[in-house]
This record gives sequence, C-alpha cells and structure tokens, in this order.
Amino acid sequence: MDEDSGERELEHLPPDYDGDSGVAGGRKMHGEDVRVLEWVEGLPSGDDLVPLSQPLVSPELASAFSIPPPDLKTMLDIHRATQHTASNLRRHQNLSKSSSIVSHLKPLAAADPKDSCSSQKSTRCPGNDAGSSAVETMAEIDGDSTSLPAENSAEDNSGRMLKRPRLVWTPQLHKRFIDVVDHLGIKNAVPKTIMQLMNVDGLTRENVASHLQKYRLYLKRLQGLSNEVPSPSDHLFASTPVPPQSLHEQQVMPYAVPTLIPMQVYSIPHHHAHGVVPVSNPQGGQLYNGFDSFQTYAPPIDWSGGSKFTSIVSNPYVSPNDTIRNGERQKQ
DNA sequence: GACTTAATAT
DNA sequence: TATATTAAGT
Repeated sequence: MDEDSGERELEHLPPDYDGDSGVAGGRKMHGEDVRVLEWVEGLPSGDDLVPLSQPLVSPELASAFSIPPPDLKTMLDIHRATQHTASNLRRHQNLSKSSSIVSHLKPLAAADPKDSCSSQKSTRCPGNDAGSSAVETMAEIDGDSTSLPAENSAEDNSGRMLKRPRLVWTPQLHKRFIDVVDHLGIKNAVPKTIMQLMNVDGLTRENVASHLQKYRLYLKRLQGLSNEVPSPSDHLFASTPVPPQSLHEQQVMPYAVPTLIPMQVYSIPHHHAHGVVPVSNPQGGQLYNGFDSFQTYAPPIDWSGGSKFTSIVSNPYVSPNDTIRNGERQKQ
C-alpha cells in the first residue's frame, strides 16, 4: 500500500534530495545536513510567502473536499492570540512559585519550567498541571472554529467519523519540535508543553508524544555509540542542523512565548486522495502529497518575544569524544 | 488526565 | 522497514 510512499514524498523535495541515501556507509560529517539546509534554503523567502490572512488551501480545492473555509487570520488576530498566550502563561507563572530569575523577565517571557519544578525529581511537575488548566488549547487561543479537535478523529459534514491523516514529520516541523525541546530542556519537555509551544494547529499531544519517544530513543542511541556513524534510520533527527542541546537536561533559560504562526491541519477523506495535485503553502500549513498524508510546513519559531536572557548553561556543544551520562557531559 | 514504554498497524 | 499510532501500566 505504501510501498512507494517514499518516492512520492520525494516528489516534493529538490531533485538532489535523497531521503534514503546510504548514510550508513559513510555519513560524512555534514553532508546530510548540508542537503537539508539546501532544501530549506530552496524554500521561498519571507517576501515570497503568502500572507497569513490568505487561506492555506485554495478555495476550489477546499470546496472540492468540503473543507469549511478557515478563519482568515489578520496580523491583529495573531497579535491578539500572542497576547492571549502570554497572559495565560503569565497566569501560570503566578500560580507557581516565582523566582528571582523570572521576576526579571519582560512581560512576554513565560514561566521557567525548571524553577517551577525545581523540587521535583520526577519529570512530572505540579506546575505543569496548574498550567494545563490555565493554558487553553491552541484552537481556543486562535479562536479558530475550523481547527480539528485535538482528537484522532473528527466528524465530516455528514456525521461520519474521519480518521485523522497520518502526520509526516517534515524537517521543518521537526525543527520546530527541536526548538521547543531545546528551549524547555529535555527534562521539562513533555508532550503537552511541547505541543503548546510548538503552536501547530491540529497537532495533537499524541503526535508529539510519539515523536518525543522516537527522539528520546535517538538520543539514547546517540549516547550509546558516541563515535559510531549514525544509523540511517536517524535521518530526520540527524538532519537537525545543530547538535541537540536536548542532551543536556536543563536549559536554565526561561522559555519565550513564540510568535504565533498557527498552521492548520485539514482532514481530507482518504478516498478523495488519489490524483490530487499537491497544494503547497510554505508559510505554514500543509503540503498535501496527494495520497494519505500531509507534510507540514512550519516557519521557524521566533523566540525573540521574550528570550532576552542568555542561557546560563555553558556551550552545550558536545564533542564526539565526550559521552553523556544522565544528561551530564563527561570529558574523556 | 498526563506521562512513559512497549506493542501494533500502516 | 520506518515510523505513526495505540494500549497498558504508573
């Protein structure tokens, strides 16, 4: 059924992009990274991007699939949503114990997850629970009635239950994931928080949990064999342009509220899938690959909103000769 | 209800 | 086969 799905995905990649190239044999230090970067560079510049206020799927296609018209986002909407997020996160911050660090933050900066959990040795953090009640879902924040619910199914307009299409973790989406995980620190990076900060409309906690699981396994492998060539299966993760800071447990940096550039996931009935011309909107949104899944394009998160703090953590770069144990770098 | 881990499905 | 999704246990 999906025997050639890889080939299909490649249709949307530059001609020289070989997603399944034999990295196993000899992954030259950055060959893969360079290619991904080239691909990313190939995307339209900011000037070429379609404004957020325009629909992500053409009206014709939307109507063909009975997709209700999305709420058009204006810059005012985005600003309002950002303010909303910020104020909710501030409320969250006020609920948990405030710290001297956080008290210096500019209004847009959010709670320091480490601080609010500092006495917890497990990754479960009461602060997070308090936050989850204070922070609303992205759909609510966006005021977006066309967003899919954060469930794995939705009803179409005739009341049938539709299966949410399988999410494809594109390099862009993964980059956004990594950005968030790195900002949270691997210890504080739990699915719900990641999902909220990623701010991808339609992305579910389950999507994130699954990807996080995979990412943790990748990090574990990375620790296990520090000098080995990365597994070919780590293609996506290894394509992350920077050494994952996630290897370090805590990023003692309060995370910023990312600029809200929501993306929407459209659920298109599978039987409609064949032969559809891909729709692309790199500004954020979905690239429908014409079959049974979507590729999600996400512009990088703009952390500038509140990240006025420089990290207290020293250079997280991990040299190939170092090993990581329990999140601590061990010099050799 | 959220999280992690393991198993299963595609 | 890779990886997204679901299930089970905490």
